[in-house]
Amino acid sequence: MARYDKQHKDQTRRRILETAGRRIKGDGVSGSGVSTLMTDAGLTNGAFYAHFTSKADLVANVLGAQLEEQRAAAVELTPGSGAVETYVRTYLSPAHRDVPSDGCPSAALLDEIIRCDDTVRQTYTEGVLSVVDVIASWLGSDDAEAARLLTLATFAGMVGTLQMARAITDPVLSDALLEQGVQTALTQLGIKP
Amino acid sequence: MARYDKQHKDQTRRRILETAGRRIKGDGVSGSGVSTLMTDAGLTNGAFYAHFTSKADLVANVLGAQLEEQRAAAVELTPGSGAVETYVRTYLSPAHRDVPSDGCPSAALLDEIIRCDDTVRQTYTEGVLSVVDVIASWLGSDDAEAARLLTLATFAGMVGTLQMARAITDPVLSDALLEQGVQTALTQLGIKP
DNA sequence: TGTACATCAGTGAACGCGCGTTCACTGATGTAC
DNA sequence: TGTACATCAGTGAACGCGCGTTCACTGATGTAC
Repeated sequence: MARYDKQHKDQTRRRILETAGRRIKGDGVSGSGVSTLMTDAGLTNGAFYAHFTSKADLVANVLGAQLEEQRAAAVELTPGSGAVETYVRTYLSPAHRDVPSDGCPSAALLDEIIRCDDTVRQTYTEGVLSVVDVIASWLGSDDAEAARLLTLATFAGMVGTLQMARAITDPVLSDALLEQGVQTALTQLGIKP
Repeated sequence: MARYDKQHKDQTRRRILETAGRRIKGDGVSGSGVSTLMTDAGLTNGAFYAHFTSKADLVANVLGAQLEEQRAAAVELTPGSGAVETYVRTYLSPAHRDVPSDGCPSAALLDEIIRCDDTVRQTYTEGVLSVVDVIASWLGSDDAEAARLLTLATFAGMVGTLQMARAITDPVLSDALLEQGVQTALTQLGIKP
């Protein structure tokens, strides 16, 4: 029946999602054209619409994939307050700051997401909450609702801090900001650094 | 000599900066074309280059003007911890969340700024620090350097929180996030809500 | 086993459109006499 | 005071370009006989 392995097209799709994820986080949604995106993935522009119905459809899928990857990476950590500290220090590190294309999709794209339609924002909402819930579970709180809210607020603060550290041109101040952000986030979550 | 009042061109320039500020904060830099921007300001596209050398030049000037406006608004508040609380509550309010075009340029544009060239980022850095220094001065700390850093980190956290509140599709959670953000920010700055 | 065929992932040229930018010009205005 | 002039802020058409999207097609492949 099928000319290629049944997994062949799925693999191509995953490859597009992965390379598009890096490009979009690096250059932004509007800085990433469909044609060059496909060239990055080793294909030609025309093949795009065999995989996605539109660029907006790609963006929603990229966001979902990125957030799922972020969630899966968090799940890998051993639960407990040690995981929280590791997560926060890794997130607010110079290494993460310096390579947005390999980093957190929220930090790279949050204010472009705000201007997207409800479908994209819905995908984002579910994805970011699934990441937040993993972190919240490490806190060992009785009140899951409160833990989720506290973690969401802390995570949002970390996103803003990373963005600010990327934006300002003074490298010394940027490093100090990250360190201050670590202290702030850990204190907020009730962890003594 | 001059055909018009010497202030005439300056007034037009200010009008472009103001209308462009609202549009860019609402639709983003790449979502705001030069032609429609000029139409918004009641002019035609060609006049743009009598006022700015390029779109990037406009963006840098818009950012400078927006941040100066934000600084001037902060200076209007009566110094003290009451000013801090007023500032934080106003910043993290549903009203601010719901109208990005009238709001904080950092929250609207921070991750587009990250992708801009050094000139724009330098303008941004100076502008945001001038806002932060006004807020830091309200804290009455002995150590100005530490107060600046603490305030910058708190401000960055507020920016991220506002962005997150704008992005998520659940209005109840969004409201709760803003409220949580207020508590967090005030605690961080050593103020009892 | 070897060959003819049907499938369909991917090709690449083309589309209309809006982008940022340029430029020859217009026409309202303040000044000079 | 009235008129001719010089200035220059603003006009609007045009430019090349890359965007997102469409579509007739190609050609590598698994299947059928």
